[in-house]
Amino acid sequence: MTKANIYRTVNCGELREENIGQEVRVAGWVENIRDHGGVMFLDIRDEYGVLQVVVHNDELLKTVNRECTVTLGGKVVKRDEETINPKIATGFVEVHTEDIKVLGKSKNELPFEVLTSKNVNEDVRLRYRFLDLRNPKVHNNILLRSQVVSFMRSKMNELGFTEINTPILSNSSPEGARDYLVPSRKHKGKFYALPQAPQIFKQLLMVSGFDKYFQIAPCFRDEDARADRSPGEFYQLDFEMAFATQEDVFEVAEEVLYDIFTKFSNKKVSPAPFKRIPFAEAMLKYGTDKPDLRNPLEIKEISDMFVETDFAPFRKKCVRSINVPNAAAQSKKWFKRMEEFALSIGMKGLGYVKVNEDLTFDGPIDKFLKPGDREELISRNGSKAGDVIYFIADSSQLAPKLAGQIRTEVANRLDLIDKSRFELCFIVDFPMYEIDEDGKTIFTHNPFSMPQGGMEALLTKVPTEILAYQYDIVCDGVELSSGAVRNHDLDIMIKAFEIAGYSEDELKEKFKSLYTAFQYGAPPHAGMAPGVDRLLMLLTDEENIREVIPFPMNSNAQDLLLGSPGEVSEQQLREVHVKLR
RNA sequence: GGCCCGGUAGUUCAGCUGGUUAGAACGCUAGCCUGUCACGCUAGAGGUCGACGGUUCGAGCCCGUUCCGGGUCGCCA
Repeated sequence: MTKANIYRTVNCGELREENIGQEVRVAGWVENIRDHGGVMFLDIRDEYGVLQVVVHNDELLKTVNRECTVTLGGKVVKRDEETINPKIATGFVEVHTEDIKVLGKSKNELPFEVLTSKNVNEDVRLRYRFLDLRNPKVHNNILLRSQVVSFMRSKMNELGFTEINTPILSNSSPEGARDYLVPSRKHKGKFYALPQAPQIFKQLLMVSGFDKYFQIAPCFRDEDARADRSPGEFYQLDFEMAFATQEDVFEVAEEVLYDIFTKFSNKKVSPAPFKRIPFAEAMLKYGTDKPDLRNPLEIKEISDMFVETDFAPFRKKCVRSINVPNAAAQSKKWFKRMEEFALSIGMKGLGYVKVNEDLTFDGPIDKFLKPGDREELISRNGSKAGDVIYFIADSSQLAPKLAGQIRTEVANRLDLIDKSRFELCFIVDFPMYEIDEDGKTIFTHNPFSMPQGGMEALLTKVPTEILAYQYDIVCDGVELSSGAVRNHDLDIMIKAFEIAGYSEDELKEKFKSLYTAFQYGAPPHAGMAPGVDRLLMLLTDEENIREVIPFPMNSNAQDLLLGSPGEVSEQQLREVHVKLR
């Protein structure tokens, strides 16, 4: 309910038939003016809706143009049957006014039409973001964001979590993304850094005895943008639990995410427990560690069948197959387009066979198959007559990922993905270490994750075979979050870093705070941090993350409206001991 | 940093094989219109074709350089 004041007694969305006859005052933006000569219609918009206002005296509209703000007083009138507008909530009534006053003038030429701003070049939209945000389609994303954040907060409170703010001016972290640096005035030559995540602080909070922490935390990373990655800053629902296992964290995530997806979307949501898929299985079956489980296609391993083949591109390679049901009827052109796609992602070609009625094959790969191969392929892929089997062969590094891209592309082209549901899963058992191109053993993900099997695994296993209690949440091919059971045991941490080539002194120096804190009784702890922006993208079906951020930077990390990053004065630079060169 | 796509009116776009005065829609201005809701009709204004250089008798179009934007790879523990 609107509180009455000099500008308005009601808002633009609330008038209904029961208000007929009332004298009201409304305020808002002039969305449109329809001048019929003698009678004029104004659409007045505020956050709550649109209201039609009728004016009979054109003198009243001399200074009124589109997108100016006005206040007007008048009577609520029932619309004639044939003039009812069912498209708006206030469409049964209108306000007749003889008293309209401009509160905020607007230039008569707008940089774009508010109601269709989504079709406009993004840099123009961002330059006039305040206008863009008047568009209900854009506006509602931001309102939804507020509701989701508010729901998250109350849900986390309900589950016994304590919201704690951690510093924004912090210290540069030696691993991970590029930091945003802030020069110190009082300490010449030294810098603060904006946190890439509150990781260290939340672990310190665990050592401090806060049992369940959360924060809707801004995170800052100076890396290049993507459609689903905002440059600069983004928000995470960051949480951490003491004396907790991986499953304890999953239960919280399942409850919070399931409730958010069901409450704020009409789509069907996969119920808890979400599937747990080991990393290795995801890479094989889906060719990615962020699989879209709405895609019914599965990748199969068939390398062993082609060790001795005459077909050189398959011989001793990593070979994977994908069975595509009922695709044999696709046109020549369709297969050609798929091959073109394969070439565009760096494949040398894309082999396939069509499965005939008698379970013989047609297609370019058939002539390289040995007796028994056809039966074996049909059995491994679950193929039937009319299906197509695609072959993807490359190094063991590349083939799984290429197969994953083919899987996604085929499903998109054949429209096999059911867009009416959300499929959530946990990817678990990430490897602790991998070998980089120089042959060095490095941490795959988070150096603070607890290795599965603890100290014994570190002492006895080949590093690349050690798994970590490290996990991701994935929804429909979007990585929502990663998290881990943390390594709270200093001895295990020292050993884990040693394997990655760090001495204890280096560990002590790089992660001094945790190294010190863990000497005074750290609880086992675990957590994760689902991304708020990505969550909103999924809920709103937006393909660009900037659609769910009120004032996003463009992909070149600039705010064109405020002009940031901007220059600063010589004086300011001197004070922080910075010299440009 | 690499690759792909784009930049023409305020906005969204078209522009043929290089050829007369660069077009459309929406928006804007003026006029007409008493029931529209994407109102309608008539007329009009509005352009450094991103910039620079080149080829050519002639460039929005071809070539080179460069700037800007979007996507993507690298990057994002």
